[in-house]
Amino acid sequence: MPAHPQTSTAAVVAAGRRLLEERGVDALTMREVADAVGVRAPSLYKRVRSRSDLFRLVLEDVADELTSVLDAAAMTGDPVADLGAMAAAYRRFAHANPVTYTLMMAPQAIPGATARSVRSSATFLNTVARLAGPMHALPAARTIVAWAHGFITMELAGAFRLGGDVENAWDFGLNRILAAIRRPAD
Amino acid sequence: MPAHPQTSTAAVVAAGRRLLEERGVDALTMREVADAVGVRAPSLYKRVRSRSDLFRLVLEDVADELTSVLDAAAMTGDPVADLGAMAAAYRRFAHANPVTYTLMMAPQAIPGATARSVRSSATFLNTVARLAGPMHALPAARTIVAWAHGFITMELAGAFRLGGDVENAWDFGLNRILAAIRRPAD
DNA sequence: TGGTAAGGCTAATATATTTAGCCTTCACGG
DNA sequence: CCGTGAAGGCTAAATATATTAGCCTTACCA
Repeated sequence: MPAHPQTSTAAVVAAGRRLLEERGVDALTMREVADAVGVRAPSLYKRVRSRSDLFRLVLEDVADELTSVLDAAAMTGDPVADLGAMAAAYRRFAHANPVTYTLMMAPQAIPGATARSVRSSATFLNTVARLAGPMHALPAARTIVAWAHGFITMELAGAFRLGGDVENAWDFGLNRILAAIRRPAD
Repeated sequence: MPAHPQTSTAAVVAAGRRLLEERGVDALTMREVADAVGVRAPSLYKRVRSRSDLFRLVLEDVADELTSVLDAAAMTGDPVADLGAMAAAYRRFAHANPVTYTLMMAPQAIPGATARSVRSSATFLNTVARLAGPMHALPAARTIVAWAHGFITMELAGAFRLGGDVENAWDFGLNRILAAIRRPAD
């Protein structure tokens, strides 16, 4: 009955991403994805090599979107303001995509996707360099990213259980770290 | 033929942990675990409720060990030295158990295991309080843990690809953050 | 108008987890 | 002694999944 396309790789990836985010990693079965795009499971193999390949494509999609979000966040030219905005955008993205964000940053996931979102953000490194000086730009950038990623991961994991104000902890950490990273004398 | 025990829950968990760490998450099958402890797969259900229950038990085991390691690391009484030692011990543990460490900290994993390792470390919070003052102890502790966890995760994920000295970035981050967290006036 | 390739489909294969139900051994009370 | 019951194995079977094989239809194009 079917002639040419009834779906597309992009639709398959989008369905997989939605499924992953809304119903978790175990719900990403070929059967569910196929249902979502309106074909039978074996037909998906005309679009993706395998389930793990679909996984990879979904996470790359997420990484690409994160990169865009970050690149669009630095606007003012003031390094402290811009880094704050990028960190906030980063956190907002993770909150909007908790499952896929976490998976994207996990080791087994994609060799490359983690680095991808960061590496491609030359904007970020430049902004850090303006704050920390070129000598310390790389370790300073690593400090900020590590903190932000760690904070968000723990937050999403529900690891902050001792009460207190999590927003306050975010602001505290961001302010202290940016201050600590500023180059001593200029 | 068999009468009483041929294995034990502890042995099953230990085998699962070894398998997970050495061969990755896909290798943790009931069949492999059963082979490792010398029984057939269905017999494992006399020990654990399900595969995901075994998963949970393995990660709890890892979390408990991490807690012990951290509690043992603070020795000198000087908060900066002690926090540095705890951070180093934390990182060393993660390097020795990369797969299970990462899984333990992942959201879907165990509601509780993430918090567990941190919450049970009252030692850590006390040490931070001595450095940051009681007002800021909680956000300061969250800043340190977030940074350390984020750094280690990215490091294990191979996210630090822009060259540079990763050891140097660790020392840089630790020193700057500890300095930034110290209470302004005392 | 007929060949061809894209893109569906069903059927079959292989591997997982998990449940059902059986069988043997041991400890222990009569 | 012996018989009984529970612990803890086992095999067989049910269910779910990814994946492969091979077929069939449609649209395009020479």
